[in-house]
Amino acid sequence: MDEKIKNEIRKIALQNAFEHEGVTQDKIVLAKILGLKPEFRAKVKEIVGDITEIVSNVNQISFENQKREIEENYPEILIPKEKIEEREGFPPLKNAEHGNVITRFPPEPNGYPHIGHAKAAIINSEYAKMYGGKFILRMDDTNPEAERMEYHAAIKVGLDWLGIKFDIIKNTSDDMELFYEKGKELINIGKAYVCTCKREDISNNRKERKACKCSRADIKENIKGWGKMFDKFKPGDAIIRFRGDMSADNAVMRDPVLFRIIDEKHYTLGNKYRVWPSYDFSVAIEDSNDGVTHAFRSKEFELREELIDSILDALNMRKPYQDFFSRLEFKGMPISKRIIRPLIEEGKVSWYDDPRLPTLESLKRRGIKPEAIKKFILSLGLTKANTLAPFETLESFNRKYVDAESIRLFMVINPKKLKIKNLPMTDVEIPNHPIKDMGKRKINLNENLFISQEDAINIKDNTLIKLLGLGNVRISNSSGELEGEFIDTKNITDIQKIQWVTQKNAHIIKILIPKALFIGEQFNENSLEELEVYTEQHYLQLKDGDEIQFIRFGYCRKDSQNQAIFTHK
RNA sequence: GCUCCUGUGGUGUAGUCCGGCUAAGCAUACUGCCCUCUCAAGGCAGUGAUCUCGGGUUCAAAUCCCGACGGGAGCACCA
Repeated sequence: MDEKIKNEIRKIALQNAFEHEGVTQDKIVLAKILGLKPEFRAKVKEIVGDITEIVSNVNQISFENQKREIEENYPEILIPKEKIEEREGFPPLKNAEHGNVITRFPPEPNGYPHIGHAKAAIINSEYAKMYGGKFILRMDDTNPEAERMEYHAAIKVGLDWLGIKFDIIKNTSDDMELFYEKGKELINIGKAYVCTCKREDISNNRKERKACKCSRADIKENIKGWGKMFDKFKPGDAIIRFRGDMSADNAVMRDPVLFRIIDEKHYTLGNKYRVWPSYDFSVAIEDSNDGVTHAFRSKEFELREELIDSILDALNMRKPYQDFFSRLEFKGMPISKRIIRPLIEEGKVSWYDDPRLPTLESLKRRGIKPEAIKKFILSLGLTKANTLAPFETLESFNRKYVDAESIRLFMVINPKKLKIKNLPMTDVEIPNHPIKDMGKRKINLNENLFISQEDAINIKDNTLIKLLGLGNVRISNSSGELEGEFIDTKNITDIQKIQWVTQKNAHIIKILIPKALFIGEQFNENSLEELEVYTEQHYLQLKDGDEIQFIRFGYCRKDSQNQAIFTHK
């Protein structure tokens, strides 16, 4: 037995030494042994001595001899270790059975969807997919003052663009009768009561952890009060409260609101109801009733977990597993309506699809692909650590998608005239993509071209330059108006490669370059750079929304016949 | 103020629940080389983290315990 252990130790010591330039350490060998053979954990003290001895012995042997010994005695450890496969997607779920997972995405139709919605939707949808389960879209529309059809529609369009599919689509407000039923039940069992205190008093009592007189009313009175919610009471007169725990450390447990009266027309139900459930109550009931097994929400809801569990416990209803993730925001890109609305009102930002914003509509307009968003969000993981995500990473994912399908076009900034003598051709065909077969475009030209100032500046008399797609040109005059002579079309490396457009058919467009909207707390007055450039006629034949790579400039999305938006480098 | 969450390279994360089989993995950024009629994409290689700090438990701690400090959130008749 001793010999067996010693042999094992020697093998691991040699392997480790071999992997680390002939030197190993006893604590690492010990750790490996114990990891490999957990049965030795009980007798650590016995093998420590052996390890020290063997390790020092192995360290004294030359690297060549170590290698020879391995080859003779333990050839198996020379086989390179297989790389541990990177886990695809999110970590596995607790208490999840394949085929029995139901997740949901519950947006409120009170604004345009943004990258934060995308994160919530993608996380929940991915888990349903991973476990062959179902995914629910539930419009969380229980505040008639805030919801609008416009937003409802925008959310659907956004999700559709992202390519997210749902098995069930519903509205929280579909279940109003169920909420009433469960609300009544809570009153009947004494777990809810009608409170007619003033808002301010309720808030103060919460702070002081004091129960109010309403909470002492008996069940009969509460049943009567519940009835009055539907007719006698006016908005603000009374609310239904959950009997939580006024002394709880978690402030949301201090008898939170279950129902309130809102006499406002609901965007789909009109004036049918006026007693509306609060968020906590409706999600609790809905998630349980919809069969949701796993509910992922962003971190600001973390304290609600206890409340939701406790409402469901009171009603003897099944509880979903809840988990949380950090909010997704980009540096300098506000996500909240509270900040964006005034910018729109002041005209500092054009609309919710302004390319500087993180709304889905903006991201799309800017040329970000849904696949890239999905990959990016997957790469962020399920962390709860608060982060400002790097837009740069999103761009990098996006570049890979966009590169494959972007037509390459020539474009000139600050045009300088260049006249070419002895140009042998009047037409030239240029491939639309360097690798992929995306066809060619024909450019009709004469001796008069434009090149960029930036390129022109490096040109001296007698320089040989390559006009991309055209051929080599020797510059004969570099002062004043540039002149050159066509030489040939030979391939020469180590030569300045320059793009060009024709003078007669140059098409002028504006490129919008979005930058960070805010620098720190400060609005960035230069957040939208506008660049006037000359590009090819062919631009006019592209569809709005097509992605283009302006050679040596970057990727842009065609916004209209005379405007493109810079996607990224 | 009270309560909760959180802290791993320049950046974003994996690993933390169940301490050892990872002298910390991946992506992104950066650097170099290869490819190339683009400063893109692709291929290869490389730099870069004593895992916020201080104690403790243990043969062994990024991982468990205690404390400090930094960041965020909640304390609505919004969701």
